[in-house]
Amino acid sequence: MKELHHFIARYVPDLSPAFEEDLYRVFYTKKLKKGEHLIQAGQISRTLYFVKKGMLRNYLIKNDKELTVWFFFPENFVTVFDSMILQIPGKENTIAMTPCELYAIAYEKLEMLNKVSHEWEHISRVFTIEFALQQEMRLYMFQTMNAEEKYQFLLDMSPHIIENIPSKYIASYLGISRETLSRIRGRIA
Amino acid sequence: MKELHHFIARYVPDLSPAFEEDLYRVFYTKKLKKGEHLIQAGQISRTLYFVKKGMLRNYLIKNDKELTVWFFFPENFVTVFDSMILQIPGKENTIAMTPCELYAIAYEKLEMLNKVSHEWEHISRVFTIEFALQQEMRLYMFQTMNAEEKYQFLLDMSPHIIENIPSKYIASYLGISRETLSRIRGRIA
DNA sequence: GATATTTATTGACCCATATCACACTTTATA
DNA sequence: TATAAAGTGTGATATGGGTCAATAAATATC
Repeated sequence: MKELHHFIARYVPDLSPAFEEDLYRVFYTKKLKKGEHLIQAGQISRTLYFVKKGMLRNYLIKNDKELTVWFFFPENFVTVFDSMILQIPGKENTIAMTPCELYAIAYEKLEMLNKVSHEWEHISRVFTIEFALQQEMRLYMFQTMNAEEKYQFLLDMSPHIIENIPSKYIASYLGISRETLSRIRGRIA
Repeated sequence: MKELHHFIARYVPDLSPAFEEDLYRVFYTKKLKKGEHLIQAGQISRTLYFVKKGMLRNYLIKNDKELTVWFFFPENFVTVFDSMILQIPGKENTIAMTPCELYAIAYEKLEMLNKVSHEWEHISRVFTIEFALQQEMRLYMFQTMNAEEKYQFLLDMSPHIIENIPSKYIASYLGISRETLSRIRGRIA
């Protein structure tokens, strides 16, 4: 779990030894093959994951088409947020785009730790804030930009997505068609 | 501050007497006239507000046009999230659509309370989660729906917006033109 | 390394929604 | 209560980006 510990320490310095012990105790390891689903639409997400190795993708189905909602890389937390928080069936699917190694914690256990430990609750708040900031930025993109601006924005903010992900997924992540993305790329390059 | 106290108690039961005392001590009252700005683009948001009375609107300017980002009603918290959290200049403006009465707390003070009190930190996390859920839902709307579906979604989820807000602001909140909204309304009614 | 499968590119065409223009209606203000 | 200002509705026209179709390129599989 040392990757996870180091990652959290970057956001919250001075982690206590007790926290570190909890971390090693409550997280467990999970592996996925390429193409395997971690979460399916309709299920209730009962687990929070952290990516040690690999790449994953969240998508939902609308009119028989896949719409990509998010990509996950090493050092990202993975979950279907509303499903986990509200314990309701989720609309999103999570699929491994490459072989993956994850750390996992049961949501119930996490909430128990948040209840008894101010330190855990603080850390949970910090990463909820991070999630909210990401959502806000993506929303800003959708509300204010046209196809080309969205692509430029992604290029500026998240070049690792452009470099590592097949363009059909990038297009659906940006809310544009594969063809339009291809034309934009032709125009820009 | 009893409105605020009651509101929080609906999310977090068993608030301590100490919390209630803090609440009365750290929040202060602020009034706004109709049309007055609470926050301007370019400023750093240093305050979190809670609406006791009135209606407000967050908007940003893109190509000389106002894009409405959010509406605030009684019992809503008001801020420009990224600006307050990161203490960076914000892109959004907040304007009073009616005369308003707000409760206010300095962000710095709130963070101090979060640091010393697990109870405050828990409450902060709960409302950060609420914010994130709202952003996620709005993002879902933008990514998956056409103009008419967005209007129906708003009608279902937030009828109070449709009933109380001039339609030009509703249109820009939905990311469609005034004319398109008008035609949708004609079609549906 | 050959062949099948998936993914990306390019052109032609189309449509949902924007824009423009103007009339009408409601709301503010002197 | 008159007059200005702001907001809404409706038709005509324009357009960004979608869809369809065929080809080319890349990747996987045997």
